[in-house]
Amino acid sequence: MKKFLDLISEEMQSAFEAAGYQADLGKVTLSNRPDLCEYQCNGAMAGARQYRKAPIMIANEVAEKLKESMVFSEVTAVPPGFLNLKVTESVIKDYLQGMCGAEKYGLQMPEQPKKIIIDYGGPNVAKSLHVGHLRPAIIGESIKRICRYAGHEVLGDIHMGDWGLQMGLIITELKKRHPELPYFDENYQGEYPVEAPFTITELGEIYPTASAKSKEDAAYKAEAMEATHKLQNGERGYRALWKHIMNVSVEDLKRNYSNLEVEFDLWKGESDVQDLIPNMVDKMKKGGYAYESDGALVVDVKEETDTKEMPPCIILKSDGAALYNTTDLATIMDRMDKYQPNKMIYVTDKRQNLYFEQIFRCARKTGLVKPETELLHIGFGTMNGKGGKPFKTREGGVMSLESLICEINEEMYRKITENRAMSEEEAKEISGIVALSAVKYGDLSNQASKDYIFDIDRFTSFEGDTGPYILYTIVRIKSILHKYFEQGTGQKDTDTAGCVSVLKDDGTLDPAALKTAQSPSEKALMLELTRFHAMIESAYEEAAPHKICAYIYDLANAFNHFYHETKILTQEDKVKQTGWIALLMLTRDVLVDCIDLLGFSSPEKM
RNA sequence: GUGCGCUUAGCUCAGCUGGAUAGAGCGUUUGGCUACGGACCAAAAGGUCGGGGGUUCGAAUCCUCUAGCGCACGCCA
Repeated sequence: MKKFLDLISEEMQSAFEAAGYQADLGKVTLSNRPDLCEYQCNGAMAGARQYRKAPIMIANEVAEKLKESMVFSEVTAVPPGFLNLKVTESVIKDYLQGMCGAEKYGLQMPEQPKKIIIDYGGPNVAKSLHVGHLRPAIIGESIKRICRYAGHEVLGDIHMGDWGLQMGLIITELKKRHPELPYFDENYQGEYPVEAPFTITELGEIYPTASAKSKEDAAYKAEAMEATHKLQNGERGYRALWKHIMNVSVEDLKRNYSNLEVEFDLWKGESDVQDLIPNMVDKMKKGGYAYESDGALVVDVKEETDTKEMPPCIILKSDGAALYNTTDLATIMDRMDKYQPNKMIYVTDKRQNLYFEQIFRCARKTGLVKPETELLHIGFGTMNGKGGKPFKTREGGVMSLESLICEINEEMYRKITENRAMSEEEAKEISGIVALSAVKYGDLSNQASKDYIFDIDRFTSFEGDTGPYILYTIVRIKSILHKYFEQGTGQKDTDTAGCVSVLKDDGTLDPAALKTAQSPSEKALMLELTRFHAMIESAYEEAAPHKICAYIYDLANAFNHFYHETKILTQEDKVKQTGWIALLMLTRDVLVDCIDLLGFSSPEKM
């Protein structure tokens, strides 16, 4: 389906043309004076200079051409040259009926779907997740879902840090504690145990311990580096231990991310591309891109148009070792080879902006990607505590993700049990769902690139622009619909107007049930619904989940306003009633789809 | 030093890519519960959009200068 604004713009454009003006002046936009009109067109003012005419004269001429319009019920030219517009109820009704009957409400699918890989998450294996992992997970997941909804083929890659010094540290610490294990016996020839010699809880403790020791004890650190080196060179026992660490850790990561309703299609890590590095480096050298500078191997990524300093991209450190750059470039190469994506999106802290610019330039210059392959870095801002300082525990340490989520769940549990009596089990389940909406909506309703203040009290509030408020609205609609269908009014029921069932025989919403708006608040709700397509398109193009938040907040408000003045279940005119029920169903479905794009869901009651 | 970003109501944030009287939420003040879920709704007060200059019929939005804050700038990720 065409976007609603495009549809009504066409009517306006042909009026401009009919009046003897350039058609493209007839662009219609949402009104910024809702007290005066629903939509407006400013084309008369834009064209005034070109046609050497007073804007108001042009506006009057165009308005004259729209007198008989089936689209606009009101067209008034207002000085200095605004065209104030109202659309007819029937145009809205027809449009919504079209939405009801179509997949994704008739959202236009791309002619050539893109293959997109989104790299987000980026946890380090064997370190527990902390609050810093929250934003990439939430934002990345939402962008992934938006891209997919917009009709593209999307793969989310967690891209774990699983090959660095932390592995050597863990192995070293493990060796100190259990030197008797076969992994440390160089002469051991047999099979290694299937069972890991540690649990996730132990692993969670081993890393911080080892990390602390290495900072104080140079010999310990040297040992860890040595272990890292041995692991990377393929020492058999260390590789076996590494696999244990990976298995235990990945299982834990999956559990944690799944609690956040975050799912990855690819569980790739740095280790997956290590074997590709020598070849890649070789090609960069042979291609004349990489050269030695201060002992390190670098690729220049300066461009003539640069107004800033652009340091070269380091490929190998002066000791010959690979670093994050190397792995990231090898990953790009690997992805091109295995998946041929049209686009790669990285969701990381915005402070890495320069870094990614170097990587992208390097990948282009050395031909790792095609000229038309899009590489995009979406940098997000810092999540701060209430005072505007980085988010910390009361003691000033880094807060684990689990304890943060736990805290919010408890707060939500308290609120929910306060308001409604239900079983403990049910209350726990519901508070989990609502708490997630609070956290995600709280994050996503801000522009990703900006720092924001994480305020538990505000986010978990049921009032105002919050996740729980959106869920409350959805649950309220569900409740009314539930009652309606339970009463049996939803079954085939006829009056003088004929068949007025809301549902078709297959149980889906019958678009014909929707009627023209009877009141301003009903029309306002319907107009909100027509905005859906343009909103999704812009959320996709700008990778901007906050636009979805803003939209559903408006939509929820429009619904609550309508709800407040309309008695639905007691309405005796069945044609009216089924029309409203259909409108409620459409509103509910749109809201539910939208919160799914944000990465959370709604309960049946709360 | 170079570059990037931010600055909008007491607080937290929008602002549809240049339009009319700059919008929400929280907080404050006021009104509405025999309730299709009041966890809501309605209304009021609150702003020289950091500051100056410019472009334009028209600027929070574009250009320029400037202040304050934050961030990044070769072997960390």
